[in-house]
Amino acid sequence: MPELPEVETTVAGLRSVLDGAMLARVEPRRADLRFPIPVDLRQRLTGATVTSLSRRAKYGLIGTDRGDTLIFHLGMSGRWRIDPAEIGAHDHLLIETGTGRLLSLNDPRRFGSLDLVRSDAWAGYAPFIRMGPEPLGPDFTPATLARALKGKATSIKAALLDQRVVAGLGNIYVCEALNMAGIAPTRAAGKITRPRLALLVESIRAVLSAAIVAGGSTLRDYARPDGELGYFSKQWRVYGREGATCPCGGVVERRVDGGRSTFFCPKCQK
DNA sequence: ATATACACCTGATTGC
DNA sequence: TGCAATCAGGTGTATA
Repeated sequence: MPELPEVETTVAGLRSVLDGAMLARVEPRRADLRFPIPVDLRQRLTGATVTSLSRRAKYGLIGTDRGDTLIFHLGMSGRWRIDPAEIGAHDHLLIETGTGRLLSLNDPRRFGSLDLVRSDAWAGYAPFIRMGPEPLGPDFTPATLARALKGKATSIKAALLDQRVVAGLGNIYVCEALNMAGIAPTRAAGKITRPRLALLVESIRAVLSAAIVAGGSTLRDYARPDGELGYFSKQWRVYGREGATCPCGGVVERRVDGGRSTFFCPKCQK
């Protein structure tokens, strides 16, 4: 379930095990995920100590005292497992710490990625170069969003999924934020009034923050062998709820564009 | 520049 | 019960 909030809580879970830890064993179990895994990844990380864990958009960053940063993306199905009971076909990277903790990057569909960059140059990592602001950061405001959307004829839903406009939103949270803001997903991105953009900014912040809190409340589950997580799904207003009742009393509809489902309420989203 | 389709993969669910 | 079709949280590339 990896959009921004899931990566955020994943990094928080990793931090509890990895922060300050020495990487005693680093074992890639295949040569590629979506892209090739650096061939020198094992050699560069083994014996290093983790000095930082952070997130940019949907990417997690693990920095070491050797000046390297491991960057991971979870794709559609990726997750980290902590102290798994057994290792299976989809455990693609194993990391054992100096204190005997075991981490596994598990990703059945292999849409995720693993890469290694020099820490002083991580901002130049290709996926980050044209990326928009962090939605929970100070650079995401009605003014900056208005600028990013100016003149865009594309739908607001497509625009918010564009990581160059704002970084870290995916299908779920775009649907949720548009519902919260009362904006129809099909509305032309460049034609939304400033007050409504302000409400959209607040809605995006609110839904992401609530999801992070919900993820955070299950953090102890990271220590569970199976690594299952509950996350935010019980709080969805529209996503995955076709035919159900919107908080406004309307009925949630589903439409498909570009092969992806959009859930919305035609009564309160205009 | 932008819009759409498609590609990459496996697994869970749905429908017959 | 079995099996095929459909769907899933992402994003890079090709094609118009």
